[in-house]
Amino acid sequence: MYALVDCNNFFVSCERTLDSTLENKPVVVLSNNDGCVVSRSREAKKLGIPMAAPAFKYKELFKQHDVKVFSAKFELYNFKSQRVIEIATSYVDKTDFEVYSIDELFLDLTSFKYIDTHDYCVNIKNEIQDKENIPVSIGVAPTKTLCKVANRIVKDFPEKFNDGVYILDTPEKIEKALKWLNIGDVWGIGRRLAVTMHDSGVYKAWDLLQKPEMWVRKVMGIHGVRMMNELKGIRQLELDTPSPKKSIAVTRSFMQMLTKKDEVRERVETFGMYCSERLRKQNTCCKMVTVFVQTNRFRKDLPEYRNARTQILPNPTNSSILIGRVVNELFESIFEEGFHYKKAGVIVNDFVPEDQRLISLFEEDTQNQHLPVMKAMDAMNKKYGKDKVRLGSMSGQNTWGRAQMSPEYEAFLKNNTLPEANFRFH
DNA sequence: TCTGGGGTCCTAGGACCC
DNA sequence: TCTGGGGTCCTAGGACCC
Repeated sequence: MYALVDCNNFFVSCERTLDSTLENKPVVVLSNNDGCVVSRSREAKKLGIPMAAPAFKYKELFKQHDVKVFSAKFELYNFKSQRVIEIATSYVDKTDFEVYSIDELFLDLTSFKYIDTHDYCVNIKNEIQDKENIPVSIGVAPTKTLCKVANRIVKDFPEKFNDGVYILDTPEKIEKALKWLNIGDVWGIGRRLAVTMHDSGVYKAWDLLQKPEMWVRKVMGIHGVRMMNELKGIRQLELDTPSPKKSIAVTRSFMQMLTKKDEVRERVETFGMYCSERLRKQNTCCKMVTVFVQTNRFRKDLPEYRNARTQILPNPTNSSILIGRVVNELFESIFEEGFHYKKAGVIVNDFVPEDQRLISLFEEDTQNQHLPVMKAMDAMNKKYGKDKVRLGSMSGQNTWGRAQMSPEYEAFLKNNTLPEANFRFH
């Protein structure tokens, strides 16, 4: 059996650990720029605030019902997430788990044949509650997809399963659950597929199992067949061991729309720098860089424009300078004057480990010259705080010799304590 | 005025190979 | 008249997840 440990409205629960007066009150947490609602307490859900609701549309409702509204604090959520993971994983052998997202993890209970699964899970839940003050729900079932169903049942019937644990194991229980669960709430069925399902008379998870496998294969691809089996209790999805990322994206909406080219450029260059930092953190280089820009798609009164372009690099790199240069070229090729830009981003992918780079015979490769100074920058930012040391705007000339550093960094250079860095910036 | 930010996987189709 | 068959790799786009 697998167990899915899922934190209840996680971001809100994290806020409540800081301020206990928020208990039993409607609370929501907003996304970046306070754009939309990304976490809602049970009380807030009851008021009819949907997931991903744009905050501005609900301002009145918030005021009317005295909803406590918070901007996201991701450092806090990541910290609490680690603590919850540590506790939950201490209950299984060292690799018998999968951290699925910031607020959920699967545990493999297969090796515990002689314990009472229910009591064991209640202990997990209680320890997380007592030590971290984070409420969790635990769904237990033979497959990951059914764990999701079991978890859903705990959350939807809190009075019935007030110890926070539900075990979905017998065929009878499974049949009953699947006849209750709407098809759109099955793990792997999104908005699009839900519509297709309804059009074909599939309303409950159970209805899907009555369809011929060929039909499911055609409509949903290989996913669908796996899903059918998983719902029947036949295991198709194993627990994934953590693997290095395959792509890194830094994208943001802007608080205000930007029209000046240099303002948008400054944003995408910064995004490129963050991508580079994250590449270096996992000791990989990327072979592809994508830049995109877009206007506000909700503003029908303004002309719409969106564009993206990808560059394959001659040599893999994670240097902020080299990536910045490519970002700048791509940006130049897609930016159009006369639009109100709302969002932009940089995506890097196609990674190779830092020490296994294959170098083009024909292109100059300066990655290794950049690396020490980049690592030094990272070390300083870790010590003194995010963005204390950064590249100045590369201003289209992209000669890194002219890169400017922050005043803090220049002061630091004067003290002459930068290890391994033999570069001069001025 | 104000509408998130990450990720993954699969498929279809084209180019190319023998 | 008849015009192969089986691969791989790459990319764009679409679906999903939290």
